[in-house]
Amino acid sequence: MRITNQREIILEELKRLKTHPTADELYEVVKKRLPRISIATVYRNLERLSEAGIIHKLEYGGRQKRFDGDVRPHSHVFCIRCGRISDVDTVDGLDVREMVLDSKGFQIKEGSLQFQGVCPVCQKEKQLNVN
Amino acid sequence: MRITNQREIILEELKRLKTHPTADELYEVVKKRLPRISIATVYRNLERLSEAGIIHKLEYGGRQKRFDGDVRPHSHVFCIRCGRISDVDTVDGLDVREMVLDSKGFQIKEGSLQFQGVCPVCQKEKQLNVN
DNA sequence: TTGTTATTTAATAATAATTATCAAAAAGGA
DNA sequence: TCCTTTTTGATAATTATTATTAAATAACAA
Repeated sequence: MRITNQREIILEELKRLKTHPTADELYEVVKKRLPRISIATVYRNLERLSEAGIIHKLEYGGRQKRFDGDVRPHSHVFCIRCGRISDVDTVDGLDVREMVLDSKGFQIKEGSLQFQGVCPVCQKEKQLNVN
Repeated sequence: MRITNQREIILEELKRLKTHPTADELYEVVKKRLPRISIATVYRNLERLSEAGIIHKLEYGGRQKRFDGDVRPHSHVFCIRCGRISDVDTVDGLDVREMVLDSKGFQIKEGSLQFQGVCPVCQKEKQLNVN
């Protein structure tokens, strides 16, 4: 895979953000450095980079996919209201693959803990609506 | 929520299937019993039923959402090739929420183990492609 | 039962996110 | 330099899902 300017900056900005952005959120950020970049380039490169294992594509709740520049094994929560994703700190030295008794014939590559909940922003919104 | 014939049969068939079907897969099955049902009815009811907590909407890999008639806490694997989902048997008495050290302000509702891998069907296809 | 009202349905249009297409531009060599 | 391959930007196409709406159905009071 060739290291183009677009590719490099997409990766750089994704790694810098800790927000697990969607493709269009990342597009908005990258556009500040490359004003002429196309959204298709962002999609295309996020796909290539995740195929190569350089980044992770996250496909939890919400309609849009999100991306993570941190490929070390770790857990996520996603907000059932807005789809926002955050890292979650869990107990150390956890290899969830050891907890499998029967994988039903699947060849397991990766495993993680996954949580669903309500993010701080949506918690506040809920309170406001009640008043 | 009213118990209409369509709603009842959608739920019945989903509970019967252990394949975590997509909306259109379930539509094909339900159509055998209700030949005049609309795909929109299937989508609408799957949404209503999952809002009510009667079924679960699964949003792992792949572009399509999948549905599960079994709402008891359990783990899933999904196939990174085809998106197929299967239940995974894991060690008993596991409450993954106890493993959280810092939820980053999220109010956690549910947690589960999630695995990614290659399903038996895709494993075979891979072997064939090599020959 | 009949009439009234609210809910649900089927059909289909609309939307939103993503993917495909393709000519032009850029990147690597030979 | 020239040639070949890859990538890009612009935009069309696709796909899954959601919204709309008139008609059908259900619930229930009179």
